[in-house]
Amino acid sequence: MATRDTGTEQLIKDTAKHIFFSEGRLHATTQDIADAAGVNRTLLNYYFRSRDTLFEQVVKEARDEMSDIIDSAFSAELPFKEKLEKLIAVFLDQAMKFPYREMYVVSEFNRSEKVVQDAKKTKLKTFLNEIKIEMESGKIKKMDPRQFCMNLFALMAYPLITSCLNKSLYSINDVEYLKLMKERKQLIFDMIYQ
Amino acid sequence: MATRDTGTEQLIKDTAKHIFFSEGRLHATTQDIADAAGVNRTLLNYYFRSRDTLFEQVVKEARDEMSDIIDSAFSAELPFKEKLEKLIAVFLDQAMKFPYREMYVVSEFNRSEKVVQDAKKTKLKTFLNEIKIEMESGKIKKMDPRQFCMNLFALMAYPLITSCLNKSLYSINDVEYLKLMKERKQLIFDMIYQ
DNA sequence: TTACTATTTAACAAAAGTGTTAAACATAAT
DNA sequence: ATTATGTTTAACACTTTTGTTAAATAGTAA
Repeated sequence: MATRDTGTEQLIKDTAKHIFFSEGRLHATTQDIADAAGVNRTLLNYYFRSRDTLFEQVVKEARDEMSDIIDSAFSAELPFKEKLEKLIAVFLDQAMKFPYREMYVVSEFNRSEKVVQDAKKTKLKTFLNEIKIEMESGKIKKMDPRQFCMNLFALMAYPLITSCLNKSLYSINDVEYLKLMKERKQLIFDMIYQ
Repeated sequence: MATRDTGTEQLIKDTAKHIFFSEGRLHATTQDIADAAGVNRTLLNYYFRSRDTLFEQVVKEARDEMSDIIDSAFSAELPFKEKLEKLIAVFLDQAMKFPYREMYVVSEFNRSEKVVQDAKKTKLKTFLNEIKIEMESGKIKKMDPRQFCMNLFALMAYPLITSCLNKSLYSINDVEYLKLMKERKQLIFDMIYQ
């Protein structure tokens, strides 16, 4: 049977993503999502059969989106320095849009005993090798390349995960916080690359 | 009425903390906690009246414990360098024990619109000032002291939050990961202090 | 117009989790 | 030995959330 695409299925997913990944409301119910999308709750079951299915789809897509971003930066045909700058810029832009997305993916990863695909690992290894080379040429402080990678992602992701707390701690508003986060693109690069 | 202390109330709290903060099982039910503690579920209601009460107590204690650790490092009568080393050592030790605790506190902070006490803010400001002085004396790369602080906590907390993912990504076991985390004490210090 | 698809409504069933109660049992303190 | 407290058991009520169904309505395409 031919199905008309009214975009509602996508709307539901996008709304769920927004609630989960932008607002960080991890415990939102199907009713919450339906309300936010402006549709009837029954429609969620109509399109996704169950909450779990919707949830899985959304998390899988989130994981893929993040994966794509990182992979495309990892595999870019660029000198290491530019590659690094690109990665930071793209990752931070995404993380500003969906500050809780990574946390979500990570916590789902914990629950489900998922394994990272070999293809990803290979790409990561290539990146780790490039880091090693850069270290040998003195462009990066010498250390375990894995530590370098952890540092990089820590510096990028953490301040966005904790944005709410930080805003309160430093008594700053959204606009100012956004400014701080934008400044971090250069700052992170300067911290890890000489 | 005189009450005998059998330690069971504490056992329940400790078990809850372990499940939440060490295992990262954010959605554990009262039954899960009772089972893990080896007691009857009814006892949770007996001691804490409701799940929420238990939950609040545990999160409040977690927040206080973290607060104490950070405050005691912030307020230590030590030169800045040693203060920093102490903070890193103590924070990482704690974070290794309870890798998800901070995440929990942060996500509860998001939900509850909690405000940071002024006393905390004052201590933080003092620390930020010390950072500024250290920057002026050239011991720390010049930047917004708040950025420095965010960097510091990012480098400390993030790799533990993502330990499960990292272990899979880098194909390493618990022992090796622990070794990496211990190495980070020196590594973080070296990254942010010259 | 007809037919088909999308969406809503309402009502209900089923499941999961939580809170309560009363009775029984265990055990340490007096 | 008695008493008070800690703990278990079982049963049940309540709430929240989810999943299902059938019928009604709206809208679009043929």
